[in-house]
Amino acid sequence: MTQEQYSKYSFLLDRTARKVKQYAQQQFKSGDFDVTVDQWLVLKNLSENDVLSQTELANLVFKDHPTLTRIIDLLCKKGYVERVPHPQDRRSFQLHLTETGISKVTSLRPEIHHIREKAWEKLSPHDFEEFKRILNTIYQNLNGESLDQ
Amino acid sequence: MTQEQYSKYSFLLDRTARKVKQYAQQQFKSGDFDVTVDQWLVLKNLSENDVLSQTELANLVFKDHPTLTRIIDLLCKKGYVERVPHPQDRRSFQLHLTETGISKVTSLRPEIHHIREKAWEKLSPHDFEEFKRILNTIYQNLNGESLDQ
DNA sequence: TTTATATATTTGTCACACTAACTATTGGTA
DNA sequence: TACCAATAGTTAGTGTGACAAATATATAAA
Repeated sequence: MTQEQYSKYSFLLDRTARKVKQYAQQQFKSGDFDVTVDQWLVLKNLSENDVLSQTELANLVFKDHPTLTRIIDLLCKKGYVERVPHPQDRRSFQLHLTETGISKVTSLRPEIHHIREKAWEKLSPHDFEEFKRILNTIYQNLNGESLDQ
Repeated sequence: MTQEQYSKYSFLLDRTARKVKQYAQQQFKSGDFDVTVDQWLVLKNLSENDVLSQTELANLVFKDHPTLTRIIDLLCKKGYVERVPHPQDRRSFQLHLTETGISKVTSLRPEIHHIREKAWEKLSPHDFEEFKRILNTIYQNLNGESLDQ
């Protein structure tokens, strides 16, 4: 394999990741989901963890703090999330879903699973496992010291 | 395989694509390359095609037209690319690298191949082929009618 | 020739990624 | 007590991505 070919993966990876996000976003839009793909990821993680600080949530979804601040801002504006001051630590917030947020997650979850499946037509469960293995290996190769997940 | 597991790929794909871009961008920065990862992709494609219109280039790099307009703006400001009015069609430009742009590509190309290889530690040539196959299949599954590449 | 349609590019808006710098607060230590 | 490093979160600046709409020009149809 030549050097030249080795560089191709980054192009295909970026192109496919963008397509996956774009496809999902279009489906979200045509279904009037009222959230973006990234906002959904945050809502989903909040629904699976009763209370989280922004730092804990940032580590779960692998987004940086400024990005998460803005996503939380938007989700608060939409009424799906609330920032509650931490009782002991005045620097931090406890994030939790509102009632509206909980029912939003409940109603969207099955629809989103359906959207996500579309990408796997013509691919096998074995492909799925190999794909996850390779993605995780690449991630760890580039992630310096911390070999999380 | 449950529905839940099937949704995981989109998270891993997005996370890994961001890591790949972030890692490359850090290396670009510490090497004072003076371009971003996306700007490099554009320069590279221009270097492999003598003259291109913005539309032709956009199709090559799979970026939409507004995004490409802005990247070209930046590359022109940096002196790597020139927009030359098309002799017959006054709507379009012929893009080409300047002398500075050509030498920039020549000097960066080997360094960037080196950076790109890092992701493939602990992975085999077979993994590489499987990875490309799966990425392309996903892309085509979500790409509606046009099954390019 | 006039009209309609298609093409090439730009502009504007919103969302996200990354960096750096900043505020406020906490907790340890001298 | 006073200091100082670490932590939680925000703000600002730049680049990119998606989408819609606008502008200018070209080309085909009536």
